[in-house]
Amino acid sequence: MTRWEPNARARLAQAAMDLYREQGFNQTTVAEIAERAGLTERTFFRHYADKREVLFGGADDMKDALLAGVANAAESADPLTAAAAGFLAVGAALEEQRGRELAGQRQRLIAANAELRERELIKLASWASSVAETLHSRGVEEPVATLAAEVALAVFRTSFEYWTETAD
Amino acid sequence: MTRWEPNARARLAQAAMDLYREQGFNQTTVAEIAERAGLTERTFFRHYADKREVLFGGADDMKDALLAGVANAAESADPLTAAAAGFLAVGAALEEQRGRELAGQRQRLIAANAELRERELIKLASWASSVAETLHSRGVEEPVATLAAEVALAVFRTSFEYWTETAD
DNA sequence: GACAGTGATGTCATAAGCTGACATCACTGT
DNA sequence: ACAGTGATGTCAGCTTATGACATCACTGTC
Repeated sequence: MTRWEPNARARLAQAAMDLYREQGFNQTTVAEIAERAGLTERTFFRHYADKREVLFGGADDMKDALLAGVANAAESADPLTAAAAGFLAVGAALEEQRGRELAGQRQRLIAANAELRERELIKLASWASSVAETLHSRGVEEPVATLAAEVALAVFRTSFEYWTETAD
Repeated sequence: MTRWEPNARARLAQAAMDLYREQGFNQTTVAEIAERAGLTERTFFRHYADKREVLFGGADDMKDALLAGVANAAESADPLTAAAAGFLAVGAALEEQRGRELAGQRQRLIAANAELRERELIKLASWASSVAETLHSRGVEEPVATLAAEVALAVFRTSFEYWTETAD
């Protein structure tokens, strides 16, 4: 006998996503999520630093894809093109890992809640800052690196919004 | 006899700012702030929606200055120049209302705390979105309006960072 | 000049997010 | 066998935030 069901973290994420969609983010308590996942509230907080973070668990993978995309851009590419290559890689990873439908659900959840939007923004800001750093290591000087990263992010955001809005 | 000391809101803001600086944001409880201001915890939450908001009370004035700056830019100005005019107005308002020193203290507080940075970002994002809207009403079409607003914001942020870092 | 609002504040109770300390016990390697 | 490890449980507690109701100086009206 195994002492516990496996994949506690994934079960928590699934339960949270379902409940947030069923009742809304604010109306869902961590206790409910834990219960549906067959765990305790305390264990939820061992896997996710807070109630919001459960929706951003995959962000690290995306960041990896993003930076790899920038780093692997043709050496001849200008800064903006290199940054854009990173965000294109994110788009590909998104479509592959989550599918348009799931990404759309998640995005609608975030859009509907101010706290979640805050968290989203800080993740994106950290992306921009990492992209700028990667550009810098490609030889792009400041402030061009930061500006290229921010512009690419702005374009990505606009496109992504369109992409999710037309998902269903 | 007046029943209560006047300027409760300002007293709360002052007490909060002082305590955040003395002990850090996380180490300060709302009860402490209220006590120092000679009020109760409940009253704090009547004036400020949450513990963070007390640091962003003046943001509405800034937003007004920002949008006025965009709206009043020369009619012949291109989108980016108009957006930049808005952020220049913010800079002027900042210097005038708070002074470089106070703005610097506030900014260092925000930089030191993730929750505060989240709140800052969402305020700035709402600025960008309002600037885009104002540009739109000047006849600038999407996605140029949004992009101009985002770029101007990125430049502003970079400059502002430098400005506060050299404040003392 | 009494008197009925009004509005800022106080008081109390409670939900919910989060954290520290310690207990449990299947599993792992020796 | 047996000690150690690590994921989870249990419990106690702090803090943020909100709703419901009470208080009472002030304001205007008759």
